[in-house]
Amino acid sequence: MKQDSRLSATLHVLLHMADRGAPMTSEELAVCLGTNPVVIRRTMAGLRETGLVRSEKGHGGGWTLARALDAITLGDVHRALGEPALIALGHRSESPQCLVEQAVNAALGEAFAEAEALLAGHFDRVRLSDLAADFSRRFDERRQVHAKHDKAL
Amino acid sequence: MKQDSRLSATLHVLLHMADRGAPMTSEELAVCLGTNPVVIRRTMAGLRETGLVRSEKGHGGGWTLARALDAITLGDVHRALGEPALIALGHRSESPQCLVEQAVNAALGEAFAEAEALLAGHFDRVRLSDLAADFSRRFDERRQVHAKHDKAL
DNA sequence: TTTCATGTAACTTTTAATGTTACATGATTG
DNA sequence: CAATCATGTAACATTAAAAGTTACATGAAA
Repeated sequence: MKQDSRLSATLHVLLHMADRGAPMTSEELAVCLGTNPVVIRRTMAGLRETGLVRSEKGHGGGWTLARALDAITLGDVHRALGEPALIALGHRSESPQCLVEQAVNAALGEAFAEAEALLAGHFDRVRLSDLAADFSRRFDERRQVHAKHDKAL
Repeated sequence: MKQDSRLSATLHVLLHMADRGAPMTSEELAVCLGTNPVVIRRTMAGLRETGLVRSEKGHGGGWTLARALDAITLGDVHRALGEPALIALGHRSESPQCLVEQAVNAALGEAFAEAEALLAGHFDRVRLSDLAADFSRRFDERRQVHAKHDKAL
């Protein structure tokens, strides 16, 4: 199953934008992700419509966050991406004649809905500011390791 | 995102096999699913190795359940299929250098693991006999509707 | 007016599931 | 034993969605 990494990529990009504080071009963001600028524009287009980011053309232009990090949840981003499916498994047919398949769909559908609700709920509770805080923690941790290393020399 | 319907298809097939009570050929099972016999053989090969089904060649041959319906969970079937991914979303890179991406992976990974555990747990608690019971309920329901209809004529 | 950046259409590539064809192997039946 | 039936499997083709690419239009700033 080919996995959809748009949410992951978008979160990555949004955090870099917040970290920068100034507009970032699609080109710069594409380098962050190791991808193509057009992929960035395509992905960000949905976020702009939802009011999560803004774009500016011309010199000094690029992408900026339209809201504070603590005003954007993972759920907001997921919805802005068009709510791609969370569960990798599916039914063979949505409204089957066969009673056996109906029973299978009912059992699986219930399980899928449960997991999807859990995940969606989690997404709605986590804010980009939470990720940014975790990033800062990792950053400080690395700095301490480096300081220790420098001292040892 | 293209969804994986092998679990759904396999459950469907296993219930039909149980319902029949005699060996069913790949051809017959393929008709149930509206697919190709080779797809059936390919899918069932894994289940045979795990001891969920048996296959017999030649006249009167075909596929049979190797265990009772209440001795097979959805989890057993999922594992026999090679444990395909349950979550449709993924990371861009598994062990990124970038601290931002590490923070993203950590946050998403936790959410994914939670949902996956919930789904896997659900699968381990549901048996094929539960689905068969639901099928029987649907079957009786339909019979009653038909009886009522016949009476009305 | 040149340069930089987004906006977007159209296309190719990639990947995994799914479907198909062809043929070998083994079991049953007459 | 030979014909038939069924699985076993390799080697393809097809499909669908993400991802990547190319080309060019649009608009803003220097």
